[in-house]
Amino acid sequence: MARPRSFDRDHVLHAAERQFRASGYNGTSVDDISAATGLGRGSLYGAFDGKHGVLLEAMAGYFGRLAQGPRKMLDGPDEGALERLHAYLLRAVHGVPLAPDVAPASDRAGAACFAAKMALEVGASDPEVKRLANDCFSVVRAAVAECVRAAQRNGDLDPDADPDDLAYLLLTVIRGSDVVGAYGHSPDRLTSIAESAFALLPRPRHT
Amino acid sequence: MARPRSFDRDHVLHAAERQFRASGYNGTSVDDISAATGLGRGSLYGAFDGKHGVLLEAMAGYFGRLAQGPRKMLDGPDEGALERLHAYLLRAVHGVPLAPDVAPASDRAGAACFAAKMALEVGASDPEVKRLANDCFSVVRAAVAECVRAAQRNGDLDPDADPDDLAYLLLTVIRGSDVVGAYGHSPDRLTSIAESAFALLPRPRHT
DNA sequence: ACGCTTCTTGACAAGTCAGTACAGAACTGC
DNA sequence: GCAGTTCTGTACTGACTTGTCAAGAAGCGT
Repeated sequence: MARPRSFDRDHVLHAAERQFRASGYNGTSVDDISAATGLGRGSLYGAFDGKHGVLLEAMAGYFGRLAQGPRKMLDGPDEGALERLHAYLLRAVHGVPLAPDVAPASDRAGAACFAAKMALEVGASDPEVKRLANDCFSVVRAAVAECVRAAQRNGDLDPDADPDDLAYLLLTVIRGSDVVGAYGHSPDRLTSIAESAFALLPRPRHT
Repeated sequence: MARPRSFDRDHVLHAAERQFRASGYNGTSVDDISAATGLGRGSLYGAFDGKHGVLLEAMAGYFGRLAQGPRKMLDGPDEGALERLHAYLLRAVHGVPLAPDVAPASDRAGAACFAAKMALEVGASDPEVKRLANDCFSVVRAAVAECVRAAQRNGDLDPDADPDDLAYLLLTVIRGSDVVGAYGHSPDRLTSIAESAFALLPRPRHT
């Protein structure tokens, strides 16, 4: 019937995401997006709905990828749940909350959670961004909480601890490492932060 | 000799900080700063050096205020160090890393650490902002580490734990609560995050 | 009271921004 | 091969941006 699109939508959104990450939302112009994606202005406005539309769709795409990561790494049998949580924590503080098969970003700053970055920059005045970011946080938190519960069932964590509280705390550590880690601290430091957090998780009291 | 300035420099910088907080760096125009501070364009360029200069000085002012808060709350005798740490944590996760005499901000989002916000938005391409933010983090971290050491000396924390590791971890929790707390979570949730973190601090093993 | 220096105000110019419109290209279906 | 539809690229517009400049106001010292 008509001419098909000559670009891959997801690929374009990913390129836009990188650009937003590097320069922030207000720091990137439509021309920047155009250059980063290779698309002309017209195509951008046709396929998405301008700059804001690109952001929302890029965040949605990020959410889609993000949602699978923790589940893949954390879901599973009760045995090994604590080890899975350990492995996930170590990855997540380095800004790689995705599945094990995606390579870590070369620079920690660029790897900071996209949702968190956008939420902090424009979330206060942009309810849609705020909501998308919250979705990102929730999906991670839910997966972590479930993994904590599994570890509790397996007797690896104190059953009296509130798994939701622990999940919130771990999520907070992960988000915090985006900020702390992005600027001035070595990967080793991030690793030791993750190890410290993990080591402090409440073990069952062996009576 | 000459006409003196008709405005209070610190007051202006504080107003600019609020504006930067609300709209981000790239999201606020010089006119916005002008409106927020009441200063005309010319005065802004005369007193500071344009928008970027205002940001740097506002961050420096923030640093100055920030640096005193943790010290005031955390420094002191070894007895009570753990309690001081507890009180500080509770305040800090609510975005009030300042001295006890400054009132908490009404909105958690606006209270997110100014340095962290700016660093995340423009730090990647702005070394000066990056450095200032790191200074802010360091001063808090050093005060926390010292307080941890005091608590260890007093026998309230496990002396085998690395105080610097703990300080990094706590700083990360505080920074993370800027992000987690700013969007969608209640103050109660933040309090419980702080309490969880505090409860997990390694107590001395009573043989 | 006067001159000097600095501050303040408003306006200005050059550049950039987002979004639109239009013309041409490309592909599908027949 | 042709018609129709959609995509693509570019040029354009109006608004907004930053930084500068010059003229007037305000205080200080004498």
